[in-house]
Amino acid sequence: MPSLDRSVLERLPTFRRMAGEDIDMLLKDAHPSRFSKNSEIFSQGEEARSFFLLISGHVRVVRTSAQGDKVIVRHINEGELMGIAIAMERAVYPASAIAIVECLVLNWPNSAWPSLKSKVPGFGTAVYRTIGQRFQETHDRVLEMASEQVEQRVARAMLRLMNEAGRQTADGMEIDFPITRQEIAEMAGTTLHMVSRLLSVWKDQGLVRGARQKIVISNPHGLMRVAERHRDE
Amino acid sequence: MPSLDRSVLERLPTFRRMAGEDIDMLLKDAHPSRFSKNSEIFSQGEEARSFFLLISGHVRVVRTSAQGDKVIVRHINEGELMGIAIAMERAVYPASAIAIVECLVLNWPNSAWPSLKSKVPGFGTAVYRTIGQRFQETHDRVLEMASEQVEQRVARAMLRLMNEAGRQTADGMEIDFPITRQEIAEMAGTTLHMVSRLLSVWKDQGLVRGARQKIVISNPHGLMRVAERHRDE
DNA sequence: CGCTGTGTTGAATGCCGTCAACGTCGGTGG
DNA sequence: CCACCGACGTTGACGGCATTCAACACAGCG
Repeated sequence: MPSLDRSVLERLPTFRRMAGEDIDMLLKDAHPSRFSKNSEIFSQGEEARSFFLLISGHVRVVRTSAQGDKVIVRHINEGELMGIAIAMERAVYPASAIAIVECLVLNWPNSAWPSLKSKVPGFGTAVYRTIGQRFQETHDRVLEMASEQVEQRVARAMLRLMNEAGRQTADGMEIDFPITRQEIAEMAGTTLHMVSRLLSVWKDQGLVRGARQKIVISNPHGLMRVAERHRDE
Repeated sequence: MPSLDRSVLERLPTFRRMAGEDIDMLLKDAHPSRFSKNSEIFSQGEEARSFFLLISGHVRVVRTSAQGDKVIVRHINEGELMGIAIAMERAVYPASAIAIVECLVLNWPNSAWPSLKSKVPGFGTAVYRTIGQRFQETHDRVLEMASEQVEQRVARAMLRLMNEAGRQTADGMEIDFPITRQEIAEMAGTTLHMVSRLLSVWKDQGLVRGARQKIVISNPHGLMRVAERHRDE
């Protein structure tokens, strides 16, 4: 007996093309759980026992180095997969996942993966497509970190946030969850000081509006021009 | 009739655990090809039609941005897979692959992938394990670029080279293929000037020996200590 | 023997990280 | 309710590291 109605999954792009009975089969092995704000869904280095689908809320994925430096790898949004280490034969989670707000999560034990993959081929394909997209994004980020200035990197981080979790409001695109300057810095590989300075400049130019733990991009196109501005222009 | 003997694959770690008949099945769909030094095996943005296994030689994988900036994503060594876009449902190659020296390559048409995956499960697993390892390495690199100084990044790039293509000689570990300062800079996200300066310093300290397009690491442990040295030590 | 690609080194510029001080918001407890 | 405190945010000043600019050396090759 599925613990969630199939209609919950049918709305998500990942599952839109799947047959109803396939979705039921997925749900048979899954169970939902709730995570409170700031709680950890899985932890870097911990043995990977499950993989997850975020039903509602927002999740931050963080990778920490041996020296304690942190980067925010990505944000996970409603309908996206996370913790899919098993699909790449990895024994431990490569990063930590933290609920930014109250979250509802579906999780499958890793033991269900092989049979799901063979019985619901569309699911395996969706997982591998997700991996491919994220891999490419990660490579883009290496290139970005290697070749662009702080200003461009921060602008790109903001645009990424907008695409991931932008919500249209009267003032512009608002990021749908609370985020600090420090966290934007950890997305762009810089310090909160630089982020604060840049946001101040952009506010004066009418590109963004900010408040405590809140960002609104009032002129996305203008911000894109900043992001694309190269060193010698 | 296989165009290569199975013994060629049996020696490679990727295939060591596979049954002989499975290897024969793989070889049935593959055909070998030769690439001369500096020729392109596949090209960034080009429609992905095949995936590859490097039999002998060395390959450089390069990603170029819209602005023309380049990074060396990784080096491919004998026995490693490359161009496996199909496994992640990607239509085009995300980077270019260039033969550093004369290379012998096995290639499969993408059309062979679905049946290979289902008929030789060990092969699919090997591919996905490879993807997982590289994904993790790429994440490590993002973290490294975000948090470490140029000196540490160059030291790490050298150590990566050593692990990927080190050959023990009387003087130390020698990188097995020609590589310029410019290319090391593209691995570490800096300029050839910085690389040249650092190598000079390290040569004086007895850590490395260099020549034109050649690097020998005479004291790997010492170089590791440089790589691990943090900002405030 | 000139030319091109590669490598080295010095000097100057400037970006950006660090240090420091202060301001503000929100939650908590008296 | 209000005072307090900690987390978050802003801004200025300074200094150092890394890029840039520049000049030169050297090797390999046609």
